Amino acid sequence: MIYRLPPLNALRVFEAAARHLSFKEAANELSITQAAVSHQIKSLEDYLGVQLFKRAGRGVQLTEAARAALPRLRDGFDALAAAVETIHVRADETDLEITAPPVFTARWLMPRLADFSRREPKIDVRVVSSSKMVDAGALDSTALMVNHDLRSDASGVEIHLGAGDYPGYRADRLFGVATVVVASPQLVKGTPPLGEPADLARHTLLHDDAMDLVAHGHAWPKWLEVAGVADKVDGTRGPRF
DNA sequence: ATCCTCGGTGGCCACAACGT
DNA sequence: ACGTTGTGGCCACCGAGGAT
Repeated sequence: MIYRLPPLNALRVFEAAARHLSFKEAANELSITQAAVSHQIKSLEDYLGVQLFKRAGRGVQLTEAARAALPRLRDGFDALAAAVETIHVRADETDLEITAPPVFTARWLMPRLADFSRREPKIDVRVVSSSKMVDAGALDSTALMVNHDLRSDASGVEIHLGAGDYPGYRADRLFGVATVVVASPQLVKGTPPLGEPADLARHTLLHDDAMDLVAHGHAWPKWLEVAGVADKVDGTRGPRF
């Protein structure tokens, strides 16, 4: 939309002069000279082709045209002021950057973001996918942990696979992770069928570093211990990823 | 009636921003 | 570099109103 408007400064001067009913007072308010006010009003009247003030001796009076236009002009300036204030507030708003593993982002975070944005519309959320892991210090639980970086000015939350305390961070447990064995012995030609947990002794064990971290160390030995075959199967052998 | 003060007007100029 | 345009200051002037 194209707005056909006179110079906004002339409108601003007109509003001040109309409010004070004095060019001099308007000039004082706007920190310009009275002559400048007179020029602005004159240029506005020339632009509009309408007289805005009745010059009657000392002082000025609004014409009917000016009196009719003034309320809507003030509404317009109020709207402009509100819009500028909105820009300032918007600039002061805090962005929130969430760093999280891709799987966590897709399955847990994204379904909840829409609701969060509805409740906190002023917070601009940015999601950064990251697969980096956090080395656990004192491991005390199997969990996904939220780390609030308390050591920087960044408004950010990092979500990592990990457990325990991290110096300089605050960590909150979101939920635990269940470890499930996935085996496909038929894919390896010549290997016997997999029937009992102890049969894993004749198969290659694949290690996922992420799962090992979640499991407080190596996931396979823990699973084999729960299955009661830790003494029959070496859970540390096999390639790592 | 005269003088003074106040406030608006108009001409002129300087300056900055912008387009050519 | 030059011209145009917008903005605003300076200054002289004018008219109205109040004081004497």
